[in-house]
Amino acid sequence: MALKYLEVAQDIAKKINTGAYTNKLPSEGQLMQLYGVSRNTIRNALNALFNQGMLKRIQGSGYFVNEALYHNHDIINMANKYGLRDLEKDAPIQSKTLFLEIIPADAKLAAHLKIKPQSEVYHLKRLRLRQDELICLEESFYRRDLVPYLTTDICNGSIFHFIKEQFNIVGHVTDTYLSLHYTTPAENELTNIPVNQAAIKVEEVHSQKNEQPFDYSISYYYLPDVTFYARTVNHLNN
Amino acid sequence: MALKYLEVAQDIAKKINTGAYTNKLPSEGQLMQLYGVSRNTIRNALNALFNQGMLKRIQGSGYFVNEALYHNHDIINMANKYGLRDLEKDAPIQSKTLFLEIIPADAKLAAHLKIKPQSEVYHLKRLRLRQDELICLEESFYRRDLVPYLTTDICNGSIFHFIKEQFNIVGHVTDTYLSLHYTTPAENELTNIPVNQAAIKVEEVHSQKNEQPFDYSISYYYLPDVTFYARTVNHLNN
DNA sequence: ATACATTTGTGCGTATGTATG
DNA sequence: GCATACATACGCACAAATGTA
Repeated sequence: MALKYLEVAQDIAKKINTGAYTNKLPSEGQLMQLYGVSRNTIRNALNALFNQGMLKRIQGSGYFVNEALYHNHDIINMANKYGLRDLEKDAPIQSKTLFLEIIPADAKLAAHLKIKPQSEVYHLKRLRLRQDELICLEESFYRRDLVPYLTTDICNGSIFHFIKEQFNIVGHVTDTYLSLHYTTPAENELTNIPVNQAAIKVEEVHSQKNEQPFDYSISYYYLPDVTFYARTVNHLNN
Repeated sequence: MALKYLEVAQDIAKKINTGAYTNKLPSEGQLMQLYGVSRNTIRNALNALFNQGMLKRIQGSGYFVNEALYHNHDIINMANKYGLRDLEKDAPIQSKTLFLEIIPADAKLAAHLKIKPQSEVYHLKRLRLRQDELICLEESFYRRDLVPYLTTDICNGSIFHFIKEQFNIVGHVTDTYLSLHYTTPAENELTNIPVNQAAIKVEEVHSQKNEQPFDYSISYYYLPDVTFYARTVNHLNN
């Protein structure tokens, strides 16, 4: 289970993040030699990075690091914000769990998670902080049939890391819904943000490779200048 | 210049949009037979649709239409909102051009469009309306070296359609930046939206296949419940 | 302006692995 | 256990865009 294209992709990603590649990448041919794999495998790896917006590519010229992501530190790349990784460039994001409980899913939640209504889910709320600055308030729901065990301590760390190690649950696709939101009195109690202040609401459904969802979450971003970035490619216009 | 995978992709997209495919698609093998092309070509086509969030796929099972997009009519799919296509499901979007002028690019704009400062650009503002309801105010800038000719009449229609037919400029990649915004007095004069009301600001840079940008735009969405949707896939978590 | 080498894009074939039903 | 369907990986050839001499 050592997928070649993944090893290549992860290695290239590391070299980009550590600054080994800052602009132009080696050509496909050079990468084939470097990793000793076929061109298909190289292109598979590069596609994975390209589709995350990490790379640009120009026919006849080559592959380049997408620098749009590396200018502003309050930019969130929607394609790989796996646990707010991008905001963490300077300082790590800390989580403060407000509560954790087990509840039956209502109809809407059950639809999001593709489970029967009344099925048990973990329900929790966390504050996400960076150096004592509030980044967002997050309310999330985890399917208990997939995540049978959670504690407040675990939620103060990385839930995604925990469920991968313990239950082999790996997030593969994310459906993100972004909209405008005004803070409620309930939020005010948890965050001290004034009631009726504008914020960005981010709803996410995280699913595994087989499209089975394991988590539904709603996050409210209060930072006035937080920016969400997405790079999309459309072949169909031709 | 008749790319097979594109013809296949466009045909499948049409079948999805017209309701010929509502859930499960034919298997890769069946599509190979149907279109008389190789498996690579079929997978190329399906990848293009998959990366736009139009399809889901499950190993061992098949390809499926992503129904998340077809529930809510005020949802904008960030991956293919080429001219607000998605919002148009019920009624077409109309454009009302407020003004059109030629100006020299300032430093920030020049950086976005990868041109020298002081290069000429078209500068225009439009209201985007759906049945007299204001969807957004759009301010946009087009490189005049690529788009030498524009009129108010053209801008009242589809600019993208016009520049494709006239100048062979085809949008391929879009960099989107999404953030919170409060209406200004200047906006109030153009839209009658109260000053200091929250809105969603969408900045976009549209580029051609060779990464050459031709358009930078800023749109302010005032609809209270407009939602932006993105589906992202991350292989690197494995 | 032309020719040429380089680099990515498209398309074909084949084989084997893994998930699903 | 079995058939089906998608996932990965190898190979090859030629087209199209780019950069350079």
